[in-house]
Amino acid sequence: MKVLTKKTDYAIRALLMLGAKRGSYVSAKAIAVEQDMPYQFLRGVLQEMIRHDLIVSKEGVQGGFMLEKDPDEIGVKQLIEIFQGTVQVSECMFRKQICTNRSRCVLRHEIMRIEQVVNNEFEQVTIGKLLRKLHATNTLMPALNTVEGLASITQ
Amino acid sequence: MKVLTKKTDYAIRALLMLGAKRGSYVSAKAIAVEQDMPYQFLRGVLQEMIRHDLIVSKEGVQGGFMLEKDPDEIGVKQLIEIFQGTVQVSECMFRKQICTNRSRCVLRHEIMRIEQVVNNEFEQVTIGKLLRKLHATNTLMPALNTVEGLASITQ
DNA sequence: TATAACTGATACTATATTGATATCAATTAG
DNA sequence: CTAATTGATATCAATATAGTATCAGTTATA
Repeated sequence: MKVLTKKTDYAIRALLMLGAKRGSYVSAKAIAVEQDMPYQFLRGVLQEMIRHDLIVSKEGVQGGFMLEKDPDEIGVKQLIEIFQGTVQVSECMFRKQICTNRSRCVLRHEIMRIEQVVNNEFEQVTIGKLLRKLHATNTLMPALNTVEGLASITQ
Repeated sequence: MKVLTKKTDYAIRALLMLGAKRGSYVSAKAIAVEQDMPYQFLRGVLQEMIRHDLIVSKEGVQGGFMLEKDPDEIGVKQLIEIFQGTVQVSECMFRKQICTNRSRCVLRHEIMRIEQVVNNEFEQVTIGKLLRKLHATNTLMPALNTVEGLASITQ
């Protein structure tokens, strides 16, 4: 059971790189090389994040992507929802009669509770938090405030 | 993002049926009809559960499957692991340098924590708990202590 | 003892999801 | 003008999920 797919994985790490370089444009190629991600695949991920207003882009030479949204406002939950769809424990757990009278189902209650817990956990982990954790360990590792240093952690 | 696959879904519901009929053998066909599951597919699920010593079987006429293990000892987590593999947030989050010195990785800590939370939640939901919840609501619904009544809830 | 109701084992197919690649047009700094 | 870039989109490969089919062996029971 894989909770995070490659797309979500790449999205998180790309956002961490953009977060470490806020204010300037970073090209897809730079991210792909640094983080060892497939270039075209990453581009698709970045475009999806643009559509969801997480990042902005600039075309042409010296162009690239930039993080504009507050990193604390970007939760891993949102990224999961964008790239993997809403978290649902089982789409088929409640059927037939059950669906017409949901409040009765004892399974449903238990399942919904877990769904809630999982969602909360992922919501609390934001790009901002991850970035701060990276900075906090700065002294323990060389050059974490550079893109190269960051890559040495997140790769 | 689908947390429970059909196999896990069917396994849970089959176990609930077997739990409601403890002591007697229930055939795959009976379960399949009652719970509206594909017969052969369900049989594969049941055989997998035999291999993991969750249930036992008897061949021939009047044969079928029976729950022998304590329902409280069967957690949804175990079922997920059997049918969907170990819960892992991301198989590719930690690579290259990181893998050689895991204690350094700040992402890893956060990810591991969520993995832990998710696992705990699923571990705490046991077949036994679900069965008791079913019985507790007995008075609210007709014939929940019968296989037919159970089916009206879990279908 | 024949037979129908069963499980054991296994091979196969179909569909969906995930991961990745390729191409071409449009934009832009230098 | 040109090389470096994104926008958009089509295609493909690999894997996972869902479901079907078949045949051999077992057993209650008529």
